Amino acid sequence: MTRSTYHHGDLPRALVAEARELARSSGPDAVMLREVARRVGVSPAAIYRHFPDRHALLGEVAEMARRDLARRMLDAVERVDETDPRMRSIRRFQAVGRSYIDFAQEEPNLLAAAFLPIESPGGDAVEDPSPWHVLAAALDELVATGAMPLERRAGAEVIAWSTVHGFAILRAGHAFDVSGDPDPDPEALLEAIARSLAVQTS
Amino acid sequence: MTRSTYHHGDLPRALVAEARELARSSGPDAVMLREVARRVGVSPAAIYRHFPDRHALLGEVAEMARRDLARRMLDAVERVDETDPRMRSIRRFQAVGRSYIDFAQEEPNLLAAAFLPIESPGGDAVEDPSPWHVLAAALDELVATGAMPLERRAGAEVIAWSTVHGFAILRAGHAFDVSGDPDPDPEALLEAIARSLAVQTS
DNA sequence: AGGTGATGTACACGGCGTTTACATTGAGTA
DNA sequence: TACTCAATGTAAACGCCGTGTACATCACCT
Repeated sequence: MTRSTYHHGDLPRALVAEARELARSSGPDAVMLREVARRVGVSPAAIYRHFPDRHALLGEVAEMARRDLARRMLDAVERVDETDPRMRSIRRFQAVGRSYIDFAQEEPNLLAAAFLPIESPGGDAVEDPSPWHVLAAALDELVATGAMPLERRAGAEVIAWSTVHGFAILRAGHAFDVSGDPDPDPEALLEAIARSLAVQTS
Repeated sequence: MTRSTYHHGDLPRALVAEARELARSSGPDAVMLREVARRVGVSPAAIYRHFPDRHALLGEVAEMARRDLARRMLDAVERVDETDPRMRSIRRFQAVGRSYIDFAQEEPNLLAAAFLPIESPGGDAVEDPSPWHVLAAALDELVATGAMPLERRAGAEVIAWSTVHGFAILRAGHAFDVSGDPDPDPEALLEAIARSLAVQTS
C-alpha cells in the first residue's frame, strides 16, 4: 500500500493492526519490523517514532489479543439464554470456558501472542475487559446463585484458567498427538472443571 | 573453548548440549547458530554437517527437554515411600504433578523449549520415557488400587496434563500477576485435579 | 602410500533490528 | 500571511543473524 501524503495520518494504529495481522496469520515470530513497515507503506525507521523497539510493538499486539479474547468471552456469556438464575450462572460459566477454547482453536497464534512473556506498555494497569475478570465474574455468579459452594471460591480462577489454558495450548501445539485420541473433547474438560470446583451441574 | 585437532570428535552432541544450555538460560529464541558455534569453538557452517537447519537443532533440544522432564517425573514417582498400595498410588500420582510444576518453576525456559510447536526429528517415534506415559502409568495405578473409579479413566490424561501444564505455563509467564495472589499454591491445584478425577484422597 | 568420504573453514549473500543524520510537513505565533 | 519548530517520515549504514558454496583438512581403508 502506497500513500500520497508524506505523513501517514495514523501510523501507530496502522502499525499495530498490521503487526496483529502478521501475528495472527503466521505467529508472533513473524512480526518483523521491516515487513510491517513494508505492508503499511512506510520506511522501517518510521516505526521508531512511535515504538521504542520491536518488543514494544509486540506488547501492543499482545494487549490487543487479550482484549479480543476477553471480548469474545463476554459475548459468549451474554449470549446465554436461560431464565433460571442458578442454571443461568452455570451456563454462563461454561460459556466462558468454551469461548476460551474456541478462540484458541480458531486463532492459536493470537492466543500465543496474548500470553507472550512480555510486559504490557501500560505497566501494571489492567486493560478494561480482561479475561481474568470475565472469569472471576462468572465464578462470583456461581457462588451467588448457590451453584458453587463458597468454600471452593478461593483460588477458583487459578484452577479453571489453568485447566482451560493448558488444554488450549497443548491442543494447539499438537501435544495430544502422542495419545490415542488426537483431538480430545472440550466438553469433557469443562465437566472436569465443574467437578473440581464442586459446581452442581444437574 | 578452543581445540587442538581439526576435527571435533563429537560435534553433534556438543552442539545440542550447548544449544540446550542457551535455551535453558535465555530461552529458545536465544539459541542462535552462530553463538552455539562460537561456544563450541567451531565455524557456523560446521553445524550444517550434522543438522539441516536451526529448526532441527531446536527440535533436538526440545526432545532432550522432554526427556529431562520425564526423567524428573519418574524420579519423583520412585522416591515415594509408602507401603499401602492404594495410598501409594495416590502419592505417586501427586508426585507426578508436583514434579511437573517444580520443573516448570526451576527451568521455565526448558519447559517452553520442550513444547515448541516443532516436529520431532524421529517423526512419530515416541521417545523412551515420555511425560505422557509417566502420567498414564500413574493413572493406571490409581485405577488398579481402586483409588480412582474406572469411569473416570478415559480422558484423564488430558484433564490432568492440561491443568498442570496450564498452571506451570501461566505462572512462568507471570499471568497470575493480575490476581491478588501473585504466586498461587500448587497443592491446591493438585487437590483440584484429584477432585475432577474423583480420586479418593482420604 | 595413496585415495576418498566425512568433517570443518572461509567467504559471501540477503534479511533482520536499530541508529543517525537529514527531509518534509502541519500547527501555532508574530 | 509568513515564520518557526516540533513532530513525523526517509535514506543509509552498522552489526547481527541463518544459510549456501567452494575449498581445506583429516581419519580410515586398501
